[in-house]
Amino acid sequence: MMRIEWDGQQENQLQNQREENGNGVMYVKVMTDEQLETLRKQIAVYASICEQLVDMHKNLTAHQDLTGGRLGNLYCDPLMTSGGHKISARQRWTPTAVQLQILERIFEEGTGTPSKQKIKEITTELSQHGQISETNVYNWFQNRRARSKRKQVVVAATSNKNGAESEVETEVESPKTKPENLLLLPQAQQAVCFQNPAEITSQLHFLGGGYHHAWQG
Amino acid sequence: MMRIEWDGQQENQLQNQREENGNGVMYVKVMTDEQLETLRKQIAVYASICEQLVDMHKNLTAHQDLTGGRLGNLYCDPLMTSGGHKISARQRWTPTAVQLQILERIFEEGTGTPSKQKIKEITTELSQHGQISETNVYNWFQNRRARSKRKQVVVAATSNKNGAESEVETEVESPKTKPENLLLLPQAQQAVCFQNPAEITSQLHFLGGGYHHAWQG
DNA sequence: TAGTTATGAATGAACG
DNA sequence: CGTTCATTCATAACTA
Repeated sequence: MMRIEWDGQQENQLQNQREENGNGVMYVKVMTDEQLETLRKQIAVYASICEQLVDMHKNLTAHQDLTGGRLGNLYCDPLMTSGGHKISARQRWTPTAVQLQILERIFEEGTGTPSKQKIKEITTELSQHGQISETNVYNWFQNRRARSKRKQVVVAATSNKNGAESEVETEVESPKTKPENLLLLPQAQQAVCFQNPAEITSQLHFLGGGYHHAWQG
Repeated sequence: MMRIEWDGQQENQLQNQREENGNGVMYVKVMTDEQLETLRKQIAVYASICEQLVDMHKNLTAHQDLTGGRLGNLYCDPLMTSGGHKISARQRWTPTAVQLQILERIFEEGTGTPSKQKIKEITTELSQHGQISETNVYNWFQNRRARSKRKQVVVAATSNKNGAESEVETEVESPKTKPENLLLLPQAQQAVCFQNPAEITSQLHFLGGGYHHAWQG
């Protein structure tokens, strides 16, 4: 097993907390916001460095390249400021059944894109049924509209589908591209020993998976 | 100093601790020693990768080839398939980390909308780091400005009820954070306090993401 | 518990 | 410029 030794004592900085989980007792570490913040910064720095290096590397080594090398759009963590606490524990909003129902209803009324004011109202109403923000509402409508439209296209395109599926989602109206995510690798969360750019790229993908921009709170 | 060795691979799954707070559910993360260890490994891997990249870079710094090997984003010429069938492989530009950094830096200097001339210069500079066009630069600034104009924060529960509150993302921004001097990173051995709440969990390919909402209320 | 699908969110580009 | 669209990424939810 890989093992790491640190000469630091962060270990001691973490609080041990006793937890009962039904199956017994277990001790877990709880971190302070400050600690979390530090960690995040550290990681962000590493990620950036890696990205830069890879980039540099790519520029140096010619480019017989990977047309689809999606490598990432990595972005430094914004390092949220303020000592306050913010440990958000939310990954992403998930509408409750009620909220969804309401949203769908509104959507069907076809009033197009809700105005800002409208969104505010909707948000207010939905907040009665669970956590939600205006942004969530906005995004929801954006996605709903976009996907509803796309669906039609797909339906139209899927008139003949038989033996060959490599043809499935061809043009129709969007001469668009065939996904060429050649490098869409499975997260490579393991060894780190590569000999060539390609491998690094892969690793980096895992490293810099996120690209959340952010600056602005 | 930090030392790394390994022979296996990790897996990190933090325990989700579900908490109901009236308005919804929230997941809180707590860590076990094992998980902590995993995190350390992750970071160690990061460090290791950086080292390797640096080495590699040293070995390649021989021939500067700045042809901008940014691949995936450039418009692949419409390729002609066997039958003369044209498949446009258009793909939108995706700034590389380096480009982003530069752009952000310039943006921060607050010189407002770059003049045409300025854009040309920027484009030239950025082209050293990958495929890019003046239009890309222009759009980027347009979007950046528009989106930063946000003010968000209003969020959800306008009048939340019952003790449960909207956990907004209030964070405000700091006009200038983010490690830019990326190349002088803190040493890997420097203590790092672990873990970010939930985000990192999922992003464990991390880059701890800060959240960001582009939409302005 | 791994693979798939549905969908929230991020963002380059385009529109009026 | 402010908004909106289109596309893609990441992940919650689902399924085998």
